[in-house]
Amino acid sequence: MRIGELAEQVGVSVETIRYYERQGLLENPARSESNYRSYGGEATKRLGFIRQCRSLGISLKEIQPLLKLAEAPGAYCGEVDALLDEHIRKVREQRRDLAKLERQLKALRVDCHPSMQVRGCGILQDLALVTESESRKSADKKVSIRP
Amino acid sequence: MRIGELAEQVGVSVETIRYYERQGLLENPARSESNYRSYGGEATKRLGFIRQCRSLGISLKEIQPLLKLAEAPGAYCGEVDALLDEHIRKVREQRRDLAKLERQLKALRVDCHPSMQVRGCGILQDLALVTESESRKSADKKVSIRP
DNA sequence: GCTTGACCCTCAAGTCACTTCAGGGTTTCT
DNA sequence: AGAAACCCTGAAGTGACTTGAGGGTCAAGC
Repeated sequence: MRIGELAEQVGVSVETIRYYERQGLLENPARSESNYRSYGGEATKRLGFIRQCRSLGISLKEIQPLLKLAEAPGAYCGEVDALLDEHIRKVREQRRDLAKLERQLKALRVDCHPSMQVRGCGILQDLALVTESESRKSADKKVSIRP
Repeated sequence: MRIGELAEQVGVSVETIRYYERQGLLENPARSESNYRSYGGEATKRLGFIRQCRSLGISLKEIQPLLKLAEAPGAYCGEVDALLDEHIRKVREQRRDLAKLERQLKALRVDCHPSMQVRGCGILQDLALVTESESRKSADKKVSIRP
């Protein structure tokens, strides 16, 4: 199987496969006479595993040891649990943050003045810029300015 | 005000300020004789605005025109609305994705075999690696179990 | 007067997970 | 035989910063 076929099977770009190889997540495959990469069924599984992990938001760095573990059937798999727990914690946190963010954005959204001019735009005011008159009184500290 | 003070006021690193300057989001500040950046109160506001936007997940590229808009009191602010609407849409989508992700991760998490060995680990099996041929072949390999 | 340490400066490179580009060679179809 | 579709390598680009190297400046304390 050549790289393009593998890519299509797993639903990933050719460049991504080569990238994973460079990163040491996929073994260097056999090569054809014309130096084309040549893969067996193993590669599909390994790449599928990686993609599955990535779709769960697991980083490449975290996938590395998972792959090792997955290939050592007698090993202790508590590490997998731990990694997942930590990951679930992170995802939960992200979700909380995003929920808060959505509330903030929605609160902003209703906040535009009917004039539809920046002058009266509550959004921009809430975002805390729009100089009212405070910049006028900017007491001039004399600092020598470089050319 | 020197860069360190500004950084502390706004709660951002000195490097980040210099980065924003390079990106053209902050104007080149005045310089002291010894070439130190010297900021007035304006900078605090502008930087605060940027940080507020960033905390809402708005990209630097999107902040650029917002800043321009915020400084042109007579302009039409419908663009701000549009940007926010689009952003809210994105955030909602991200939240849906993350919720799904959390369900998947939790489903995985309960799935480890009582032996706590990779051999029987449902998680890794669900992640779809552990080839049968491999498992059989290496069934006799004694793999040390982590404490 | 001299050292120490906390600041400040610039420029360059590193991070993550890819993607894109430049400049080729090979295979397959017509 | 020529074109399209595939493959190769190596390098650079993305975003939003962070880190590092290699310096200069300034106030306080000895």
